[in-house]
Amino acid sequence: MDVMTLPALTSHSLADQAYRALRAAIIGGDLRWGAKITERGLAASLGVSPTPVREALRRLEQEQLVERTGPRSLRVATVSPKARTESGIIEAALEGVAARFAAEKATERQLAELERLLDTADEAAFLLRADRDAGRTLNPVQVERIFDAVRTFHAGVEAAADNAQLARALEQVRAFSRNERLSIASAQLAVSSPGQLRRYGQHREILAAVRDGDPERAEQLARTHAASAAADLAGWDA
Amino acid sequence: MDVMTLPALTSHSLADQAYRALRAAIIGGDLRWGAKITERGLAASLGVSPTPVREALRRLEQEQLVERTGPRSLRVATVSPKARTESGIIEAALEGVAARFAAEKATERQLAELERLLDTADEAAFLLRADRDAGRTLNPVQVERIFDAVRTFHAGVEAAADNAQLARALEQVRAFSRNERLSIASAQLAVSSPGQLRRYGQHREILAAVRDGDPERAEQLARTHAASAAADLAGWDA
DNA sequence: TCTTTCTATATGCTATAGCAAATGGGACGA
DNA sequence: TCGTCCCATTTGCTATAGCATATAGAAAGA
Repeated sequence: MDVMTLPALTSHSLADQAYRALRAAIIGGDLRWGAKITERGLAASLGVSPTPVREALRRLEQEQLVERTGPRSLRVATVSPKARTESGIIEAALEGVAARFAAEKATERQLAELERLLDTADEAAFLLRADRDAGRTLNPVQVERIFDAVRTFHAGVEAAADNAQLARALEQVRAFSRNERLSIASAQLAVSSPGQLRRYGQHREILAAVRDGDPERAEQLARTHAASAAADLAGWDA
Repeated sequence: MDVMTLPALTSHSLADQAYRALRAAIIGGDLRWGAKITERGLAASLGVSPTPVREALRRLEQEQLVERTGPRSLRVATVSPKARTESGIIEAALEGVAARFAAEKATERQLAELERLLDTADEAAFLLRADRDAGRTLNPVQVERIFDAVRTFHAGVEAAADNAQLARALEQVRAFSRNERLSIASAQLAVSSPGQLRRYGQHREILAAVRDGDPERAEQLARTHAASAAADLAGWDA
């Protein structure tokens, strides 16, 4: 038998589903930081027995998305400013490494895709600037569009780096240092804050370095870029 | 009540014990790569029911120390050369970050401890060199001593960096890219291979940069140092 | 000798029951 | 009003049973 499509090894066990659901709920903000959780309570909410929920909680605990307050009590992890700063440092370093290897290994097709994404983002940014200059409220569709394009750009750089372990490490650290709420807020500010605007422009510079095959410069730019974004985020919750 | 000592929150649940035992067995080589494992089998070996073992296996699976070969079968993860190389890249980058922050934040006491460790290692290295020059077999006690000192040195740099997330990320990636067997072999070669000898000398350079408070240089040296070691390890299993 | 088919067994997954211990609120006392 | 003690309830942890399905080896055929 020849392999035509990947076997889709997605285990659909209840434990897996519970894990994904809880993780998404925590990162997405539906389960707020510090919220008390119980195995039986979550099991009832999800409509399953406590066993698979327990398994999911263990995995989340390993990711530090769930923490213990005592021997018999759990809660959604609270992220201290210090922890957020620490994660930001790591994230920046890893993004730098991703850009470095993207510069070494990116294919022409990948480069074209990255360029297309930035064009899309620029287009949305242009429309948003028009909104702002005319005193209109920002079009949420375009806000979402620019946000998605930028996020996909970063994902594309990681993909071009072709390092599965790196992608995995980045996903871990991101889940911890960021949540969707903050990211969306960040995107909404992207067209107004001068600092954010400058940072937005850096995407083009990173891509240029990647395209030129200049790993040193690509790493330097991407790392500074990510560190700056992380520093801003860190300043938001005093 | 005032806090005198930390409460020692070490949960002694069977699931935790099973996790630690299995993790140590995998990293230490007692459970070899690719070995088939079953919940019931391990449970019998450990003398507990399958439930806590299952929990441990899930956590190990999350760390990629255990992998699935099919919907109903597990084995100790096999580490491909590619994965090892990828992890080595990440490890090097993170060790560089650790050295950078150590250079920024290390206390005098920490610097003295790092120096003491390198003195200890040098002492052992001197004795081993004497063994070699005299044609004697290397004294295993001194081999162990130099190995421990170097390992503790790296741990000390991480501690000086004072970044819990970084330490955690490093532990993850190390468990994946390295095992004790290889490390010990590496230490045994430390006094004979020219490349290893040169690398051994880099510890002093890293410490000097840290002591001088030169983050840029410290990061550069530590990263190169770790990358070189990882590259050697990667070449050992064709 | 190699491939395929089939079936008995083994295995992972889920639910449930029960235990020992922590938790939290209320009663009592200062 | 505040702090301490106490007990009923809750909660995490473990063991066990059973189910559906994957697995591996034997048997049959090429």
